[in-house]
Amino acid sequence: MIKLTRHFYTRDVLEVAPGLLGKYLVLQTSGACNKFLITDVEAYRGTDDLACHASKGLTKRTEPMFRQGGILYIYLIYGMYYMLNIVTSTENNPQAVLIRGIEGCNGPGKLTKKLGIDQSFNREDLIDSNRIWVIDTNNTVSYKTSPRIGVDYAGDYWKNLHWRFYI
DNA sequence: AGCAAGATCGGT
DNA sequence: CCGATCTTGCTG
Repeated sequence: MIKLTRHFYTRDVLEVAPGLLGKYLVLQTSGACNKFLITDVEAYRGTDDLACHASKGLTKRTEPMFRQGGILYIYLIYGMYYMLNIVTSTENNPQAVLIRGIEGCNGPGKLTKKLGIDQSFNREDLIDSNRIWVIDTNNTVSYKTSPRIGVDYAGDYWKNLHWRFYI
């Protein structure tokens, strides 16, 4: 099983997000190497998407999303939970995939706690990193879609798009 | 400098 | 449904 390359991530988030389903997130921590099947993701796409943090423009927080795909965008929400996002597309085209679930663990806040992912992972490059990356599989998965979770504030149009993809 | 809200979660 | 908990971004 091969580590995903830059090309995988520099595509549009609506291709990358469902493409991550069935692949393995790999964590190398203190001697142990663990892999987790990705089962639930959401797409956040560009400055027009009112649910996407990039709709606020380029800020200190959202800056990682404006970079080339393949790096992580981590932020703290509700003062308690780190959210794990994978940046996609090309520079100055802010998009990201929120990892909502892995096999045996539902919820973006719960999974970062379980995996020990904190702010130090912000901007980590999945191609270069020696502690986190994603590997391809031969899995052919069928998936469902739904509106994104927790974005009612984004207005009727953006909150109702089926940009959540899950197994 | 102050404030309201948030890509959540677990307990009533 | 509600509180925990604190950073962010907007307003003044």
